[in-house]
Amino acid sequence: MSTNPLLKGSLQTIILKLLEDNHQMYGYEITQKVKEVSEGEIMLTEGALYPALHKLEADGFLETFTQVVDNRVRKYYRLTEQGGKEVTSKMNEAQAFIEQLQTLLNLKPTTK
Amino acid sequence: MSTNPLLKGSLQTIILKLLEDNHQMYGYEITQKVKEVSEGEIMLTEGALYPALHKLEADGFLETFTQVVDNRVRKYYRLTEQGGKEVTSKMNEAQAFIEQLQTLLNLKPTTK
DNA sequence: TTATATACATAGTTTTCTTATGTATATAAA
DNA sequence: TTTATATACATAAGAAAACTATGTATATAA
Repeated sequence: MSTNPLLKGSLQTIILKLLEDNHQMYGYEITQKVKEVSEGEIMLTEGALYPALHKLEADGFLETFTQVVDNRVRKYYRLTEQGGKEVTSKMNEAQAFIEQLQTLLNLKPTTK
Repeated sequence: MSTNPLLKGSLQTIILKLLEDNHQMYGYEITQKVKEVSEGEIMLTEGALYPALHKLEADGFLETFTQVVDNRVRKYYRLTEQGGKEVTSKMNEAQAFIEQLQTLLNLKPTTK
């Protein structure tokens, strides 16, 4: 099982990337998608997800609309224009982060 | 410049790995080594480093001894036996973490 | 004498995540 | 019928990790 600290600061990036690839998603759907893609290893709990979504919305990266399906309310999230730019930025950051970590942990052959 | 959250929870792993590769190091030396290996991108600040070292020592993964060089005290850290096992465990964790992140962010070709 | 480098350390604050809890509906199982 | 599980949202309390700021002290270069 993954040592939580839920992907160590990468949650926002994961959410933004999922929304870039899927155009619109609701919270519960995101938790299931993460579970599916990670083959059950990563359980995105509500206590982590919803505050993160609310923050991204407050920061202007996401916009929302609600829809009722089977008498249950779904709150859909979509990238704003600013959010679209943010995905690119965060993805570059993530790529750089992974490379730095691999270098520091000697998980990559030295380039020189 | 790297968006700090200092390698997002990987600081302990980095320290342990450096100590595995170098047998013994003192705090300041670790900051310089990280700076060097990351080509100046990662500045490990004292506020992050020293508490991390103290915690690793309290957890029984590191042992210390001091030495005076040029009238300045250096506090050297070395892996304990338990620390040696911890490095292996943390490295596996880091490898899994990187793979999960790459999968979730679509930074790797799909395996199926 | 002032700034920078070396070398340690802690305090206060913020961010992020965890666990726990709460509301509510639908459906499958006992 | 009642209970558990799944779907769907949300917040509150607490812990962990990192940041910024500050403090002590010596050596050296400007």
